[in-house]
Amino acid sequence: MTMKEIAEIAGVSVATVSKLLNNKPNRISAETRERVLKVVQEYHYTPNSIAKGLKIKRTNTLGFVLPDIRNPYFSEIGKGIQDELAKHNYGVLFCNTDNDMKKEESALYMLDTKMVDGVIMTQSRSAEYLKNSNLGHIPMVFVDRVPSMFEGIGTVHINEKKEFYKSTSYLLEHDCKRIAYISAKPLLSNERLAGYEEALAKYQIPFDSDLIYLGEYDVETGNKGIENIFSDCANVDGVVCGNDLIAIGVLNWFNENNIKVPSEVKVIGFDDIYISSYLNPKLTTIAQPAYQMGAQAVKMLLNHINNEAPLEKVELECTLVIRDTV
Amino acid sequence: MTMKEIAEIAGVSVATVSKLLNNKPNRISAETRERVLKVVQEYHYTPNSIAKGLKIKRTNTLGFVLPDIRNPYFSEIGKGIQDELAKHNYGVLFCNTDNDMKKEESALYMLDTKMVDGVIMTQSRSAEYLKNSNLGHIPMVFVDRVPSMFEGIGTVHINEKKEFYKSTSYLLEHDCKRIAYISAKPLLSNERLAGYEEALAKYQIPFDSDLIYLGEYDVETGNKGIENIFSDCANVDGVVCGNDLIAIGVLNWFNENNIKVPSEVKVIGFDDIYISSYLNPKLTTIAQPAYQMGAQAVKMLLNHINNEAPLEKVELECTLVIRDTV
DNA sequence: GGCCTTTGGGTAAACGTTTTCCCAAAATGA
DNA sequence: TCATTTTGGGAAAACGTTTACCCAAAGGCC
Repeated sequence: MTMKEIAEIAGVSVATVSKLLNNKPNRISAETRERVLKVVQEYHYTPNSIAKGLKIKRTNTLGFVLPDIRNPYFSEIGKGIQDELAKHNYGVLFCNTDNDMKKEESALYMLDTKMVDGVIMTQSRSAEYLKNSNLGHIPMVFVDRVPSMFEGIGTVHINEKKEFYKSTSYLLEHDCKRIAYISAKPLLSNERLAGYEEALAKYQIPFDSDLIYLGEYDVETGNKGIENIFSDCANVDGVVCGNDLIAIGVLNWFNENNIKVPSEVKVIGFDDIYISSYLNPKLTTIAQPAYQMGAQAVKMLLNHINNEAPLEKVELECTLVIRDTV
Repeated sequence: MTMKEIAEIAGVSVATVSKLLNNKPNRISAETRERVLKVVQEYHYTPNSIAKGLKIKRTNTLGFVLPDIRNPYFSEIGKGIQDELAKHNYGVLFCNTDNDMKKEESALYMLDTKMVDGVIMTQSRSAEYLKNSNLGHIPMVFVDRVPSMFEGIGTVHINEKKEFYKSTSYLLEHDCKRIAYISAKPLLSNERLAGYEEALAKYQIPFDSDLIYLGEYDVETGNKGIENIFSDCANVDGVVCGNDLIAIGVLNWFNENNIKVPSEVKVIGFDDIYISSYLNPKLTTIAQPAYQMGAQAVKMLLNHINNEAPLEKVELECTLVIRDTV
């Protein structure tokens, strides 16, 4: 069923149908309106938004580029995006990159060909590509990681340095003296590590590179990291983790090695993913407002698309969630 | 940059460019080919697949309708879908329904307007809508839940009855006599519960409805369910959970109430989500091949779209993962 | 009655592709 | 040399919308 057919059946022109369905400022008599609407209903007419998109150059679709949807942090962001988008009749194309630059580039290319109205990016590795290919015309907001090198993009982020200062300090306040730091290798500058260092400095504890392990943001990194660190020096009494997944790995290793948390060693995570409150022991962590970050990114993008509002840079606050690991 | 502009710059017709870029069986001289390709590269031409889609009636996009992306089981399926799709240059629109029929219907409507080439559905509540609105033309495969009432759709599913027979039997083999069953209210017939009952019958253990709790597929249900059951009868020595999330809730409640797993009571989950192997104690469960289910659904859909292969119904096998809760 | 305004629509050109024909020139064959 | 085939490529319609104009009829006003 096309609009043309509907028009013929209702005995009007396609222009009339189009204007009616999009309620454009146009005068249409009550009878005509009803007649057309009845035909639309009866034949289950579904507008073709591909054709529409071609004409109006808007697809009502956004792209979401992320490393891996299985990471609870990103699915939380994704849920925020979708819920917000559903309110506005928008769709969203998910693109997993597995932190692979090539995949990220082809995702971006695909989104471009599909004429999305905007894209939400996390953890970009393709700064070069973004600059060279002329993707500049498509509105972007970065959530989570903020590439400083771009102008004209929006960002929704947290103050990583501040938050890790917070998490490290919390351990320090609870009498930890030798605090390990296990996280992922940074893409850009290591703000997180800087926060850790700053907290240490404040308590006049010397920085010790033996206490640092950098891998990925996953459970395995936690497992391997803590094993690594303990094999060198066993007197660790606190662990700052780059995210909750890492913390889970750490907790797991402690459990298998009969090291008691929090009595012998304290652990703090980051993100506060869903599962963290159900672990045993329950994970103390810094809650990142992932859901809101997703929703916020959408709001900014839509506001920019519809009202030409400039894309801002917004910083969100995290909160300490006190549970049982410190 | 449009194809027309490229054609003009290269001094050929759009037809030539189109045929070249889609490498259609058409004779193009080496010189022309190179000349056009150079222009394409130089100007970073990106084909507009919206326009293409309008013309060829294919969008290279699939829809994925699911309850909630934050459920690890569904993100696992989603990852399988995406990885498989990425190989074929397809995109996928994610639609969360929150198990709400209205949301599901509007998701389906949106996918229809967006002219997706097919959709992958989980847990449909809108059988009526599917029948009435003329969505019949769009290829569908259901994964996870199989609505028996439809013809002409594909399915990728497991044998729920068999698998729950398996999980219950495993508890029975480990000397459990009073086994609770905590799961979600079924949309269709309760195959899972039937498997549980059958296993009980085989061991000549009477079915006791006090041992059954039906809620949602989430942690809270596990928590509340086991509390509920224990308030009535405390002599439960095994728990069959409808999924791992529920099992996590159960484990959590046992932990808070100082009931030892597996010595006092044994617990078995279902799904084998990522986190299950990192719990404390590690969860014994039945692993559902979620990733493959997603990938398989894509393969079927694509094979149907490209080669007109009929949509089949495939049943996948689950495997028991023995860990520490029984 | 003549003129102007409103009302209720219609025409047709775009949007950026694909694809069915079509055709000129060159090559081939006899 | 002439007819036929091959080679390389172009014209234009179509896909299903939107929208800038256009216009006839009816009503209002004097």
